[in-house]
Amino acid sequence: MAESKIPLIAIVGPTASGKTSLAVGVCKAVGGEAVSCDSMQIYKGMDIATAKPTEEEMQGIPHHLIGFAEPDEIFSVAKYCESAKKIIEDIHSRGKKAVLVGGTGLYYSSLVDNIEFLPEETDFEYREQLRKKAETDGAGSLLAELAAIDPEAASRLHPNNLGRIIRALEIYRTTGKTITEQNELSRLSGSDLETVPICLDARDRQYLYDRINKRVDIMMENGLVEEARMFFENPLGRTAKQAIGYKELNPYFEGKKSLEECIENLKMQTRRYAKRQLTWFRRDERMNFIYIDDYRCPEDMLAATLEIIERKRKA
RNA sequence: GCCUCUGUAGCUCAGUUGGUAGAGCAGUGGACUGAAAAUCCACGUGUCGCUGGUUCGAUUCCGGCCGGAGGCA
Repeated sequence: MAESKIPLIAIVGPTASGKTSLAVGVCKAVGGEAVSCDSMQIYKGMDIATAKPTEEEMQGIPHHLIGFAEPDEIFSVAKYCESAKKIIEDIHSRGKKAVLVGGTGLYYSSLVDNIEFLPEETDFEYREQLRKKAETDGAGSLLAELAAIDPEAASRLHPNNLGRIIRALEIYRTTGKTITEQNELSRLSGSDLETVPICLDARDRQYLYDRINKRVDIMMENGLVEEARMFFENPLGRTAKQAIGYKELNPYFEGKKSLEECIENLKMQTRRYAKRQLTWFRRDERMNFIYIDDYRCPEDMLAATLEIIERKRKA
């Protein structure tokens, strides 16, 4: 550690846990700028469903990496890390503090641990080829193929997780390295970020779920159906179409289900997503947790957060 | 009022020719390196409505009661 690292505050956590408002509070307190860590808020026009912060919510704090990509752009972790690093360095060079905020666990971990991605691009043709092979010969044949070149990876992958098996084979094909080798190589150079990671959680899961349900109701009031209809008529790209909030309403537009049923399902899918997010962040032993149902008012929560930041910086 | 059906896991239901029960969904936990708001894995004890009776033994058979749905000269 010859050179001093770039300090980074990270506010992560499940959807609807209050990351945006806490991050704005932190930015104001430390002279910071927000850097989004969200795989869906990057897209233009996908405002309501992704709960992008509004001008009012931002309170004059600059927010980066939001709404810059076209909805048909295929995005990836690698692209995200590249952009985020640049912006964080830029913020630092201007004497401000970068405050990462978002709930996309893979993007967060890859950035913070400085995962190094190879220059090779995705080979969609080869993927398609493998997919067809899986259809005719079964996924087991792909797994067997992988076992021949990388037994370790093959033993870790479940036969049903076709996407991962294909990706492992693709890496070998395009780079000549096995995914196991690449995973090791990607971690060789340490990060030049000094991160204080803070995750929002709720002691009572139902408390979080109630917030999620309410937020979906608010999205409805804000015109979610119109936004979804727009993307139903002008389909999204392969990355953006995965966003929760649009695909759940398609059965309604197709006349197959009532709006009420679709909304119930949307709430459920969002709750499940929140659970998966928590699973991701919980496994990081460096994480500091703030339990949102411990605090009576936002000021107390902000104070507790700043206290953690202060304490970690001294350590 | 009478007749029929019905009451089993949070929900929808199956089942036990009498030996205290199991699916789907929900839920919970987990994995995660170029699609990640994606993808994938694991996990099923509940006074079998209540109460009497028959029985070695009842959620199962019989009676009564309560709740739900439908039907009726």
